[in-house]
Amino acid sequence: MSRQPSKKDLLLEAGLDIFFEKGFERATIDEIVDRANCGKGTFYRYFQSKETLLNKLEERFRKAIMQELEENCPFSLPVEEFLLAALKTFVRVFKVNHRLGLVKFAHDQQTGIKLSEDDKNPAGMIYLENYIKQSIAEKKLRELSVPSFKAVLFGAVHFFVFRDFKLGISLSERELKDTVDLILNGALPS
Amino acid sequence: MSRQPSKKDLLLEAGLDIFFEKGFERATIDEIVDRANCGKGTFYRYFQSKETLLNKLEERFRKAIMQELEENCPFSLPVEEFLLAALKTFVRVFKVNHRLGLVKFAHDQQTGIKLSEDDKNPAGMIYLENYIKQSIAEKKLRELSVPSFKAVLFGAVHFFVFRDFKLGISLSERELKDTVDLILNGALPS
Amino acid sequence: MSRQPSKKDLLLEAGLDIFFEKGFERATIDEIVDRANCGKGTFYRYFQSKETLLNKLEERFRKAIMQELEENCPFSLPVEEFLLAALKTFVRVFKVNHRLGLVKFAHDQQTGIKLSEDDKNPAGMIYLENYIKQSIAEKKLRELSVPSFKAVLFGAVHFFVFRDFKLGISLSERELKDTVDLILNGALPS
Amino acid sequence: MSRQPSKKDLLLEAGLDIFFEKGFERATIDEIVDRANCGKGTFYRYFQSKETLLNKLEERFRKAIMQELEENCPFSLPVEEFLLAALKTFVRVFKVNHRLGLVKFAHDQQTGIKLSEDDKNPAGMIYLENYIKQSIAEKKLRELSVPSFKAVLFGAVHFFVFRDFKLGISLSERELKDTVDLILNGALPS
DNA sequence: GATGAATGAGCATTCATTCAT
DNA sequence: CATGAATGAATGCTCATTCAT
Repeated sequence: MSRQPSKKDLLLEAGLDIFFEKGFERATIDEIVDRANCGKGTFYRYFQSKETLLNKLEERFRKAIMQELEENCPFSLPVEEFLLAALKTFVRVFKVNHRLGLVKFAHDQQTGIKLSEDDKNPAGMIYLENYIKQSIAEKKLRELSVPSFKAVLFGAVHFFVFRDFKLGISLSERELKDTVDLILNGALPS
Repeated sequence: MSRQPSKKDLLLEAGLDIFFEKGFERATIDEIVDRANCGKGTFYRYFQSKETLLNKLEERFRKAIMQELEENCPFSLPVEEFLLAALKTFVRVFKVNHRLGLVKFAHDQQTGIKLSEDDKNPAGMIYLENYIKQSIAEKKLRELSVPSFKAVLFGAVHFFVFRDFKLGISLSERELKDTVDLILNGALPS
Repeated sequence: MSRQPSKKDLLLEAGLDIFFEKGFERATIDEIVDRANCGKGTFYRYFQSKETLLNKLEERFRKAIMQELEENCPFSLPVEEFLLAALKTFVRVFKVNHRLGLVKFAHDQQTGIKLSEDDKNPAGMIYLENYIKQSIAEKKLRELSVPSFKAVLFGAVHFFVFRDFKLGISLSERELKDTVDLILNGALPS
Repeated sequence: MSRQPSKKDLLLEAGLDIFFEKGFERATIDEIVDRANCGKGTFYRYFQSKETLLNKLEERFRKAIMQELEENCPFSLPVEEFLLAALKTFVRVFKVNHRLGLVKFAHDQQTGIKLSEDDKNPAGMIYLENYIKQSIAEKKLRELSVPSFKAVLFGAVHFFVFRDFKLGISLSERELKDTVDLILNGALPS
């Protein structure tokens, strides 16, 4: 009953793998089609260019992260639980997909691509921003400048994702808890 | 009295510029030597390869950041002042040098270069870690897992540097203060 | 009552159009089948290869020109009228079909295809040659070498066809008359 | 003492050969550089693209033909001698260079390149046109429309060049004389 | 030291043709 | 009959690197 993956999907997967392993520039179409077990012509049947493949991958990523956030982090949760869930979700999704995120990031870097509105509000950032604003309005969070909240939250996520990726050290429950504790209650001894 | 910059220095500067503008892969030796106003042979007199140039640039960056930290963030400062100074210093140095940092980061990505010990402890990270450990020992900071501190601090730095770079929004004094306030005193209303 | 053109005819027409617009090499099967509104498989049902299509087109052209000549230029006409009619017919037929002629010419060029007997005696050339020989025998034309006659006659045709095609200037009645006058009576003042 | 031909010249010659043998589209850079005994990079050092090489070749051709005409066909010659010399010169130069002319012609065809002013007045055409106009003014030629003169003259040239190229039949002295005789005195028996 | 001509491996992309449905 | 997904050989072009002057 289970369909075989279409050539297009195989190419998408292979592209992600290879892009991640070697970066966009160093990834070759030859290698991608080899891994996807298809001919080079097939690649160009589905994607106009190497860049197109990257963009399609990004689209998928955007959708995935929003879906996860909505499922796991309802605004209705108490602050602490929301942050725990949000950090966890971001770290998990990014961990699964960071490969793409990093590839895209590096590529934008290199091509000097101008940011689209989508890029200015990277997947999930808006969701988090809305939560922060609402929570401040409801006095659940202190009235500090919003970017400060985003900085520590997103920053922490990236730190852990990056550490995982570069050093192979996963985020532990302890660290997750401590980080949320630190953000909510501060670093100073009470 | 002031010497003309040596060919080597011109190449180093040109390399940084072009690497940043187009990324490592897309930067061409031709463009670098053009901008440095010298012949292609000269490039290879001073640098074994394109990669060598990148590495030399990185070395310079490492030294710069350590020097800045030692000058501006003595451990003797009170916690709040230390954090303000540290965030400021990191943001400033990275802002000036992030170009290189980003290039290096993207390049490592692409080449799958294994992390050296230096990379595992990126410039300044160790300095900050030592401060945190010492401060915890002195009861100036709460006894939370060290990575949590590093995550919010480094994370915030990267968030602001990145925002500056991508969106052209500088870190304001207000945001800096709020961020340190948030980290020290927590996000929850007292 | 009028049948829809068959797929084969649609392909023939589409091929002529595209060959003419972009040349044989640059014409793609994809574009041809698109214009003919049919699938790529259908193309190969009717034509063994791209080259086959070109050859079929050429055959059609050969037949067209002979038919026109026989209809419009009976040997029985007086010399002047024959030449007027012949020049006119050639220019007209070539103008309508030169597209093909030029494509074929260019293609032969490129493939270094050896001339078939047909090519050595291009459509109509033989017809004209026979007329010249007969007219010389009948003393209606001076006894000069036959190629000289063919050169000025065919040459003039090509000049005008080419001018029409390249510069969009049509052959005027005046020019046609003058050309025949020049060929028959010479360029020198009497 | 004789200089070796420069790589650039070798490429120019090789390009002409291969373009001629196989046409522009079918000529490959690989083959050109092989024949010129140099690396592919060298090709691109001297020519931006395959098309550039073709254009450079054309430039050379233009210059060659004008120089030959000026040397061999002074306006001061008597009409008959001028025409003999002009036909001869054109046929010779084209014969030597027709390869290029044909290649260029076919290529323009295929790319639908718009005619530049140069193309509208192909090498030598203007020279001949000026001669005709002046001779008509001086009553040395009949007052017929100029294109008629150009048609028979240029047409004859192309006929003979083409015949030589396609069938390997050279223009004989007899044919040359007869052609000029025909053009000057007409085809009709006196 | 300094130069830049020469090189060729490497890569993205195209397109005629096949064949299973 | 008709289709169009799949293929891969072929090709233009790039660019890091070498080396003779």
